[in-house]
Amino acid sequence: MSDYVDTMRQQWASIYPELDTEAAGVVARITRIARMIQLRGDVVLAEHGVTRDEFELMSLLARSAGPLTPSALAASQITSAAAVTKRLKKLDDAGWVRREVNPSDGRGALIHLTQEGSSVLRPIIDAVAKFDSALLGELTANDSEQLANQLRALLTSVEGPAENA
Amino acid sequence: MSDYVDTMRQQWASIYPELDTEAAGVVARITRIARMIQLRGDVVLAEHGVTRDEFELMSLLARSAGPLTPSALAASQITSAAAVTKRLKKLDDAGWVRREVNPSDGRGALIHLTQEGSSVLRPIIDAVAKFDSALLGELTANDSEQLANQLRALLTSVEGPAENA
DNA sequence: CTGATATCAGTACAACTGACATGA
DNA sequence: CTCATGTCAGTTTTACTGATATCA
Repeated sequence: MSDYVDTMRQQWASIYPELDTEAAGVVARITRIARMIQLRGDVVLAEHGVTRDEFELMSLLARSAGPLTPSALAASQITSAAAVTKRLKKLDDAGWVRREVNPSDGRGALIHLTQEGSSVLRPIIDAVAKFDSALLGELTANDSEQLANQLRALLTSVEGPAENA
Repeated sequence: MSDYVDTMRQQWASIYPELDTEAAGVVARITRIARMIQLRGDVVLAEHGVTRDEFELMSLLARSAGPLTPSALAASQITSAAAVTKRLKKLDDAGWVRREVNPSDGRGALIHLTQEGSSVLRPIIDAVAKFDSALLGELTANDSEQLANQLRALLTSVEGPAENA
């Protein structure tokens, strides 16, 4: 059974035999799988009335012990501070998050989920977990664990060990 | 050694113990790795004066035996026909691809790389292959093969076996 | 005629850049 | 004063929607 990337590598091999495509194949699979996950996952999220960015931002707040600064949110989502500001404005208007002034640093803001935001988020988390499980359903538990281990090594190598937040 | 996703799963476990995050962890790693790959890879491509879309479209033409239709390009890139039209216009203006009328179907177009496009592309392919290898450098050859096998299974499950083109 | 192909105009969305106000 | 934080306006980029011309 061959997939899109096997076909790609065979095509390269036939016209450019000296090219090493092993690593490129792994990279291509990861990016292509990510693209499919995104497209399908966005449908699930849209059914619940949120975008992916909103979901991830709210999830981050939900699983954190306390409120987070916009800087922390930006770092975690690997995006700019300005982008976070825009997302926060939308979520604030919806009443799902609130800004507070950081008592220990007047410049800074602290963002926390509201009760309503938490209520909205809860069923979405379950729906996404279900979606993710279904997506990986074909893999056995053992394969899933091996895959997780290898992806952990790769992620650590790509962005370094976790800085908590 | 724990990564971003391990931290995420620990956080979920502490506030929402009944949630199964194994599959979500794999999905999160894939999407996060893909994001990092994209960000870093875009830098490499920008140094060579092309965008990712342009590179992928030209690569697809380069490794195909003959010219391709816009429909085939759209399917391969998992995007709309209109988006392909815009990319083709830009590449055509640059002189890197050309449109021909499909002799066997007057509606259709056939796109092929020009000599210049091929010359521009060649060093970029090598640069990207080098980048990909460096990215996976930490993994041993054996790990890389196992990872490839598991991602193949996952990609096939997510989008089905390869339709050639 | 129906359905598919490719293109284009208009629209909408999302992120970035640079500037700015605030406070450590 | 210098540096960091968060916000905003303006710009740019990108893709989507719907309409259109063409042809199997």
